[in-house]
Amino acid sequence: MPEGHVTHRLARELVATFGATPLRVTSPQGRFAESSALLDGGALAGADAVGKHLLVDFEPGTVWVHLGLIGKFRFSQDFPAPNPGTLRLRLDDGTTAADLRGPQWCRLITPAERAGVVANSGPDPIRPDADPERAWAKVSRSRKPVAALLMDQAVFAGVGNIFRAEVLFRHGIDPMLPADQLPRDVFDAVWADLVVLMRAAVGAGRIDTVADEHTPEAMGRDPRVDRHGGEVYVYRRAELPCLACGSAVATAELAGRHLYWCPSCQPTGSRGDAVGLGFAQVTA
DNA sequence: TTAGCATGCGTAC
DNA sequence: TACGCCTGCTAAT
Repeated sequence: MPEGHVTHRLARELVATFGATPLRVTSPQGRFAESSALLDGGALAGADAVGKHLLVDFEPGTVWVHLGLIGKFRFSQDFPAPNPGTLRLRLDDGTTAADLRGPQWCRLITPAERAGVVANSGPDPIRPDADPERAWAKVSRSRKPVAALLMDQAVFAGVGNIFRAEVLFRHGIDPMLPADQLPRDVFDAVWADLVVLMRAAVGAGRIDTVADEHTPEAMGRDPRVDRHGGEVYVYRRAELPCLACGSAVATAELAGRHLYWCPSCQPTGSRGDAVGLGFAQVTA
């Protein structure tokens, strides 16, 4: 489940769980064994997230984790560890264990390399220090579809396929609209909305994007139609009726990833300043 | 039991 | 643009 809210939540949970307690650091699978041996017995110096990058700091260096599409980092009380053959990294204090499986990257890096990871990332709406002007500079100069820019981690760090689909829907924006045609005030509303949606997801541990009038309770419909834990408008709802207008949700592929949108709420050419659900006035 | 797919990204053509 | 890579859940057999 790796969009930006997951990495931020993990950083928070690692610190809350382990604090300054000495940890056993192992790599039952063996693929991180050399590095884990260097960290074994040490305590966390901290943990932070920048977009989809999770940075777990120890004195000797930082464990740089990227979950990719299928990676998971889970807490448990299971001793010994189940399925050790897939367990890349385990941090444990003897009571609780944090288990990393299937990450795209898990590397021990130096402070200089850590700084590079942070510097190379685009602004992350979850972080208080994010500068949306950096995103606007790229959006306003690109002719690529706005949906492509939203998945570009150098532009909107931490945004993945779910937040992309949902924020475009909430603002009535055509996913294929050339980014340089997005009005400045709509960009501002999109950024502010990402701040709200993504930070809420960090706290909730799931992505919810529907307004009060579109919740299962308000509409008298079955919850969790998307089976992803959160209530969403269009993500993975192809062919199902749009929660706002009833039209069939459309899907297409863009750069190898599925795109979902409502052709009625987000008509071709829509810049999000005339149609949509009125989320343009979102306040951060 | 198996196949297909997934909230991602790097590299090669 | 296509493919490989990590694992686990779900749907199809």
